[in-house]
Amino acid sequence: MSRQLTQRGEERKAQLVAYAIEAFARDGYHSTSVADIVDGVGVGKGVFYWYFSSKEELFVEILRTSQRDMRRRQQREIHGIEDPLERIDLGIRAAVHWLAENNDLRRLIEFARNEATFATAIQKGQKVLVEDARSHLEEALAQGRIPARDPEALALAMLAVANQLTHVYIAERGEDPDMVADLVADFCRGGLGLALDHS
Amino acid sequence: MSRQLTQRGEERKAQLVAYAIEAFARDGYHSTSVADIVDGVGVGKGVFYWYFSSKEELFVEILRTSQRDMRRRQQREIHGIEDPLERIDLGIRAAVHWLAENNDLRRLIEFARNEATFATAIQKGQKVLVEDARSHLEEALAQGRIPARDPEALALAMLAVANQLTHVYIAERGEDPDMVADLVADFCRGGLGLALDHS
DNA sequence: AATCAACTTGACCAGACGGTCAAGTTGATT
DNA sequence: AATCAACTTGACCGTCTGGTCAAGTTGATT
Repeated sequence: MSRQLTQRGEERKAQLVAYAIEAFARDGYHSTSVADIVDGVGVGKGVFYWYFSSKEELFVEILRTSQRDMRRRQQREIHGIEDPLERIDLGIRAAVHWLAENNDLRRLIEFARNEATFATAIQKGQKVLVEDARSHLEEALAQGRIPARDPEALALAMLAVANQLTHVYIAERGEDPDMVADLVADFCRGGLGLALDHS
Repeated sequence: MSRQLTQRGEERKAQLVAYAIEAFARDGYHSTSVADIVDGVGVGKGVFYWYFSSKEELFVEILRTSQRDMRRRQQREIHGIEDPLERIDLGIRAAVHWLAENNDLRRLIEFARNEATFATAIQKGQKVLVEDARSHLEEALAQGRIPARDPEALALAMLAVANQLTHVYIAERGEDPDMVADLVADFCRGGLGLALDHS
């Protein structure tokens, strides 16, 4: 879309995005109509199409900014850390915490992964995360600290564990994010071929 | 639904299910209308509602039989194996192979996981798989062969790795299922706290 | 006060959807 | 040949959908 927005416009748009995220996560993308969204915000239907050219475009925008936000958090947490394995550990924890704090967005990303229309948008964002992890893994590999195995596969596996355990333990059961981060980090350390830390 | 079906009826129903699986996996559940399904099979719309009371019911039936089928395969593969860790290893491999051979069903299960309407049906089936894995893990734990950690979390993590790597490596890239099974089994063995087998 | 881009309204549209049903066909059983 | 449950047809229905648009409002700028 891309329009020249006043402050009022920016606020309205943010309002629509916020309500849409909530509704999509609660009722699902398909079950949430544009009418639902504008009714929820309390505006006319035309407002929606002033800010977005379609329901699909809105959703893609939500996905893009979400993935960007998660990566930003990960980068912030590992900034300045020398040890590649520590970067991975902190990256995993950052991911779990972001997923825990943004459960709505986690659901939307998970949904989008399995929808042909949005799969490519998701893959683009995921590729970035996997590349990040891959570079740390390769550094650790070069240092001879983990056994040689396809770094991409390892990165994907770690992402999957983080997603799944966050889903079940935090979203479904409301467990403590720190405890889940430990769980995920533990499993992944082992999966990478490192001895378990029993300290 | 549950009707008294003749052989002709059973065949027609199987025809509808087969086409629906294909269409759901290709175009998505929401984008596939009942009209699409009956057109694809080449019958009138009433036929669909003779065999199923709704589109939703058909989908749930597909999910149930899929999950049952996957478990059956797993049980068959590990039947008679004494060593709990070997049962886990073989169970992982059976899962990967089943997912690889039933890519359409893998997509549908993955989709259903994130849809409120079908999440409970999925959880019921997943619970069974997790219980199976949990019992093997507890046996290994009692034998002191793996470090003590929540067996359920371990089971969930293994399932997630199997799903994710199968998705990326087999469904997206067409890699060899045996190679992927190795990848998954390796990562999981490490995740369980076992040393890597470098033989 | 005039102007104009930004913003808002809500009736309206064409098409698709899940589901119904009265009517007709098939084929095994008696 | 008569019967009847199993099966099939496709027109039809009410509802909802994403999206349009002519008309009107707001508020900063000149």
